[in-house]
Amino acid sequence: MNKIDFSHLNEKQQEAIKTVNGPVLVLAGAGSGKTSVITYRIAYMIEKDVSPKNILAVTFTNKAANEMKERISKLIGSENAKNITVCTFHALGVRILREQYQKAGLTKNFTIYTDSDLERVVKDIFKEYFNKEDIDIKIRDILNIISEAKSKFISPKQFKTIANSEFLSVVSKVYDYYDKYLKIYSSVDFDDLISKPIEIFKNYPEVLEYYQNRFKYIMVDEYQDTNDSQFMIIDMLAKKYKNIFVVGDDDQSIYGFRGANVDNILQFTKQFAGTKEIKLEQNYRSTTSILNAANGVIKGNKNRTDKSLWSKVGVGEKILCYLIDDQTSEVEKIVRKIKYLNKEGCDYKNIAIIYRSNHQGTKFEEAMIQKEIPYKVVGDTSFYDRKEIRDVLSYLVLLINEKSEVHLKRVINYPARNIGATTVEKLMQYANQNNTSFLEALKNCDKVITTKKTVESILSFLKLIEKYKKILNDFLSLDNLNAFIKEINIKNQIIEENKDIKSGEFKIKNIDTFINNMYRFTNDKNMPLDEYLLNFLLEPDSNKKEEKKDEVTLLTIHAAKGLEFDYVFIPGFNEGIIPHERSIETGNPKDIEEERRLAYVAITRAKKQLIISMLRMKEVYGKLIDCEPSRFIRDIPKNVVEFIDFAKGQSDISDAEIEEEAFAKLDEIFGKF
DNA sequence: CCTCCCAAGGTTTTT
DNA sequence: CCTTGGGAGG
Repeated sequence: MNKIDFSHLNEKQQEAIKTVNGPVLVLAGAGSGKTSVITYRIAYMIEKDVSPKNILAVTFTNKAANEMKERISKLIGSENAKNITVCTFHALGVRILREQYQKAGLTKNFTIYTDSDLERVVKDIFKEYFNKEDIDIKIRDILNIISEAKSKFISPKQFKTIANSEFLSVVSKVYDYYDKYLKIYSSVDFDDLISKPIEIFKNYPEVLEYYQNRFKYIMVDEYQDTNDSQFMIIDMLAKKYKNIFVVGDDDQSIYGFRGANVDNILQFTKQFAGTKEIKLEQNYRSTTSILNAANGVIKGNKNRTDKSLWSKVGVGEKILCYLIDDQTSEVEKIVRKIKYLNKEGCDYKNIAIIYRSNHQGTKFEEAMIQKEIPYKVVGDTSFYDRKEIRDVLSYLVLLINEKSEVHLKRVINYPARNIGATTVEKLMQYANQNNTSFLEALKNCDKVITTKKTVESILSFLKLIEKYKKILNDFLSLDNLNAFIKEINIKNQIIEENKDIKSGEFKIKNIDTFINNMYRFTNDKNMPLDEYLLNFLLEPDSNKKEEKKDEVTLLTIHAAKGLEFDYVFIPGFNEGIIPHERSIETGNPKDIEEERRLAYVAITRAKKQLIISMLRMKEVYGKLIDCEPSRFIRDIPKNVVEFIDFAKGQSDISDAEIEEEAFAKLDEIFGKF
């Protein structure tokens, strides 16, 4: 391996890279080159003879993990790189549980339940144990509370003692059933992926020590977004050698809704004695105009450590701010600008549209297809949320973990095979009375079900699963997969359902795409079915091919964190969108602070130019309603912005006269600006 | 047990 | 707007 050249990095960065032992906290502002610091630090450690196997680098998103792996490979070669553990917290949890499943009371083939699965579970619990009309409660709220409790290590038992309202005592009961439910079916939720390993570490010190010795050098990216249990697992692992290196920026903490605790980064020096603290304040990414806008916005937050980002990149272009009538017009203007930028020599891959919520993306997607602009949507799982995909997926999960009740129930009578709701109800009762699983009840169905035909249907269903369980675990070939799809008869069912041929064909095509992607993915990595499914449930996006194409990127602010683009569009910069309606509603200033950080993250993604657009009307459930510009626009210094008024529908870009009008209009809206 | 039809409710953000 | 789920009829 060639000696690594660090000379292009600044003094602070080099200091961070070369401090290999002991706790290190790097407070890294947006665009200050923190990813470079992490990757170069790993290269440096390897140069200093640290074994790649002893390095663990934890990131927040799979995209970040993959990108980091790639950058490390480039630096030190793939041979060394492949022995380094670079993954998300959840993927780390899966890895540990795959190795230690018995100690967590799981079977080897445990299943991860995703959100929609868990909603189903809670719905079922309600049906089973509560009177429907009893309480008007949103399933989502319950799941959020349970998840919060889990991330704080509150067991169902403990929860019961602190449940001090009628609502919470209902939640407490649900939590109790929920917990038992997942256990019986050898399933885990996302929180379990962190908390179960912690439990194992607590109960089996020798296991903890094994992992401590394995991961002697730990690095955590985006540390400001860790929650309590994530802190705990890192803390345990780092206890022995104390080689813990964390990087983060409190201004970019945007996962509060998921229990992220900014104190983890703010208190790091106190939690780890002798911490070396390094601040990176030079920004290498954005123009001064963009930085001024970002600084202006983030200054509105009271609760933050004071930082001053600076850059040598130059003043650059002014920020464009479009005033636009509605979303249809917004999409049109932005797409037009993108075409223009491309004509002027900007590659599509250097352009991104970054929005607050996923649904904002769909309109852009349609326009991109229509105008034939290549694009990709990051983190959009809607394909995998499609019914036909989830159905096929359920069948596949059953081949691994046939106990998994949600999946079993989902497909036991789809396509219809004479096992209706009443039958399922009876079997459930049997399972409950005998304190056994739904699967066991199915096996013993002749004890409960009197209709001979139904019993036969159930038994032949079980046989089908058993048959392909053998075949596909044994040899995961495309032919075998297709044979399975054929035998479950799902395609014919879809054709039946969709007599208007078009959408039926579309659904069948989706299934084929899914199966083909899956086959290619497993085949490429030589991956067995069970591993693939865990992977998939953790990261549906990995199923897509990750090709570097010249495409415009569409993504949410959350997904955009850590990324950068020459030209960034932020559509819908309005009250109710960002800050989001839900965050305004609560009346909690903390929620607005998080929205402000989101705006900050979005703005700081831009390198050369930022284009913000504000709507006068937005669409809600198909209806147009008035909407105001985001409060955050006031905090962007006026001298770095050029307003362009499209609100009359006729105007064109960069017309001084219209710009004047735009200012006038904004004055009107804000009173004084 | 299956199927069709209408009403209601739903949108943050992610692993 | 569009998906889901409950209820009635076959």
